[in-house]
Amino acid sequence: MFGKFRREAEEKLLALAEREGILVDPVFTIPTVPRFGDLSTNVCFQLAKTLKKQPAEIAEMLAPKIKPTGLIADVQAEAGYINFYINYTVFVKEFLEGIGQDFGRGKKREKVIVEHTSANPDGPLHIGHLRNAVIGDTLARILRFAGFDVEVHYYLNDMGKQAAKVVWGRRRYGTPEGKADHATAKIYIRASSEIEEQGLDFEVSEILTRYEARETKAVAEFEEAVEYCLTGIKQTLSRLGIHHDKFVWESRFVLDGSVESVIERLSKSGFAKREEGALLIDLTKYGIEKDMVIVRGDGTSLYIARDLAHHAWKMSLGRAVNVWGADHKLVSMQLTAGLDILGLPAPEFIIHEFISLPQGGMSTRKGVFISADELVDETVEKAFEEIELRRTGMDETDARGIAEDIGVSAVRFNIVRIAPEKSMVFKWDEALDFERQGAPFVQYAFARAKKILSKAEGVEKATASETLGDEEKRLVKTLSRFPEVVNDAADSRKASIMAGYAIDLSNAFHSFYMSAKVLGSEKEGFRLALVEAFTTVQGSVMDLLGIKQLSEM
RNA sequence: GCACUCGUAGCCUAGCUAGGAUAAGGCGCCGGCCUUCUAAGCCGGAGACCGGGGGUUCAAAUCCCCCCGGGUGCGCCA
Repeated sequence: MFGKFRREAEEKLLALAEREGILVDPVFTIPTVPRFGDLSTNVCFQLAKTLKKQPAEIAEMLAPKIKPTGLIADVQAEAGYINFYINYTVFVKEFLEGIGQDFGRGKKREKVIVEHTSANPDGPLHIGHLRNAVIGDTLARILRFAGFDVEVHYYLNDMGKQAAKVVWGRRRYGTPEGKADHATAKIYIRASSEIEEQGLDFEVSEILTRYEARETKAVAEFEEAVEYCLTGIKQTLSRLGIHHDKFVWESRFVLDGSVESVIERLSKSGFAKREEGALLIDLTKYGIEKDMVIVRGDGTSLYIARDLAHHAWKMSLGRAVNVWGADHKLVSMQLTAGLDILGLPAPEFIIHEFISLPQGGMSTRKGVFISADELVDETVEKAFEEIELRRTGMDETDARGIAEDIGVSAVRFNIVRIAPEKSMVFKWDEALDFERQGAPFVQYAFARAKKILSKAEGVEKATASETLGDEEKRLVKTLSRFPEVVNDAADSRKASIMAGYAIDLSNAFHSFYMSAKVLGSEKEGFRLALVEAFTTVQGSVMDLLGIKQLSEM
């Protein structure tokens, strides 16, 4: 509905420009101050030069010539801007009559593969991996809602030194007790340090070579080790509402010969060169100084070669979006260049910066990290304490359940609200401080609305109201923006946009809620319809962010 | 050293792709609001030379150049 208002304003402006014989390329913005209307354009500034007049003068001349009809109540000139005001009487009726469960959902669009998480199976997800997973999952949800046919992949590096070290360690000390991924980390950490101390790298290489050669015993060992660790990782993801459609094993591309074929094609590309038996690809043409090494001196392939084969396959399925950590920036450029040489399209990359600890970076191998499980556990515990503080006498089982839903949501929200390109320093007191405008703020608005609906039995809803209060206008306007926000977030691949909108919408509802009573008021039916529209949109927003819906908290 | 990226009140962030109205929020601080749908809320206040310096423009947080600071990476690791 807001989009329609925008289109009406745009059409009127363009029609006027045509009548006046002037050229405009209108850009509309939503003013931060309500006084300046609901939509504003600065075309008069652009026209000032060609018309040789002051912007204010042009605005004064143009604004009165636009007849306010339809969703437009008024058009005003103000300091060189032309401001459009919504006709809320018309707007709200059309909006409330048109809204349904699918409000904001996009039409069917093409297939897109979203790859995220893809952590090595050598331990539990830490908070850095979690950032990747949450950004990726939220993006996948948004793209799906926007109409894309989304398939989510986890690329599993089962051919790396890390996996081999875990296999080596399992042979030597078996498997310790505890959650599978954490147990795997214990093996990995111990194995890493012993291998280094005793200089046993050759044993790891040998294990890896046997796996590449598909020796039955090695294959069984690798698969068992990887699957085992993965069960733990999947538990963590599942608790956060994150799931992958496919787990794509790196080894598969060696096995099916596609790595070999990619290497073959690249070696004949004219970008290839040999150095001491190794195969290097010169990427200076792509602005990358460093050669890309795809085959070692001993003839074995490197990670990037296998990832090229992986993407050659993936890009045949549809378009792709990869959520990768900042340590993979160079690889993403090499991959793009490599695929181009092969004549293939490249995936898009969402690169997120790292989360570090106050004392420095995290490392699974060194055992220096905060696991996602630990963060979720602590956050849920904090939520439980908050409930006990606020809701004395609540049944403990109920409180535990609500705390779980709040904690998990808070973890997701605190990650997704921050733009991926910002590096973060993790601090416990900040992570556990439920900021006023965080997930609980969003959940609380939803719970308040739900409570009203549950008490509204027998109340007739009304879609129309002659006059609206400021808070009602703000709520309607914010609600009506949802479809544009979905498109914005989907097209720009910015999940954080949805988080910002969740805050705006919750804020608008809380203000509305405090400004006037719904049940028993003179506008009961109308306000009830607004509340219901709010729960519809807020429900969708929460689904997109993976925030749990509570009817009580 | 080179490449990419970030730098907005004491702290955390939005705005930067498509330059325009007094730079928008939160935490913290100060002051109000619970006999009425849950105060994890609402309303108000103080607090910013948008890292620094140049440039382009009628107009720069936003575009360009240089510098400073944080992060990430830099051929046979993944």
